[in-house]
Amino acid sequence: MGIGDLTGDDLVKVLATLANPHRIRVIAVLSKQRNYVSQLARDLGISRALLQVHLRKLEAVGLVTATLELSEDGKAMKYYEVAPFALNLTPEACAAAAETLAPRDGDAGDARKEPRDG
Amino acid sequence: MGIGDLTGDDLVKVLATLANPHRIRVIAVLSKQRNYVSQLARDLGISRALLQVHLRKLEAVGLVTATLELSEDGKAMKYYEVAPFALNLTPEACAAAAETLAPRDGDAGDARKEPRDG
DNA sequence: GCCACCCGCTAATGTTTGTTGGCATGTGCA
DNA sequence: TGCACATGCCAACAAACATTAGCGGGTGGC
Repeated sequence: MGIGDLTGDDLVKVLATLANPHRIRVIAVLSKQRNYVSQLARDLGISRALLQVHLRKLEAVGLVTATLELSEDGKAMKYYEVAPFALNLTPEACAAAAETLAPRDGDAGDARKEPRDG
Repeated sequence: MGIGDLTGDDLVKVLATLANPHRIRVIAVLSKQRNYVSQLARDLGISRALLQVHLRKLEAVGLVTATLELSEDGKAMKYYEVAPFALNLTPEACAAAAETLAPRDGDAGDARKEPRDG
């Protein structure tokens, strides 16, 4: 996944998702070794409920992928792994992303009469 | 500014700051032309109060810089411009950043006894 | 004096996010 | 049957964020 593949709004979502210490740690751990939820929670020292929330957000923006597998003893294990991504974040990339941002609510798309401040 | 120059916590702050449509637009506009607050607010079609909040956050993490200048007719103008930055965001970069993240509150730094869930 | 332009601040709002605790499901094994 | 392990979901709270409205200050020019 490159930065050019994303719309401005998608980029904002991805950045918001990465802007969290827990989720950075999840990416860090998973980038070395795929893992399943409960084990990952133990490794990170956080509760499963909390981890699941973060994993769901990471998955929602495509930064990780999930695979449901059955272990040898028949237990259902949900394995996560990182999706390869490389976002080269520069001012120019932001300018390009801004082009594909959804217009603000109430934006008429015409710059002639801007709202007055004060 | 490269991604290696930042601690994990700083990176999180930078990402959180970029994860906003208004601030992406500010970066986009400023990357083409430095500008002062009131004019920038008109260009973007948002209120000055709102813009100032976002500019302050961008400045706080070093993505933009401010310069106070006097116009020809003696008015104080606060000009902003983007700081050059290039953050190459990859799983490996996240792994490196995670190493320099501040430990969670209550983390004893010992993995022997993890909190039990459920 | 009054108006237009520039700058800043704060209090109050509504919305989103992070986190916890509890409960329900399923498996295999002693 | 009861335990340990795996999964999921939901209600509730606190904290952080985005936004508005209104106040203050300054300059120069008619």
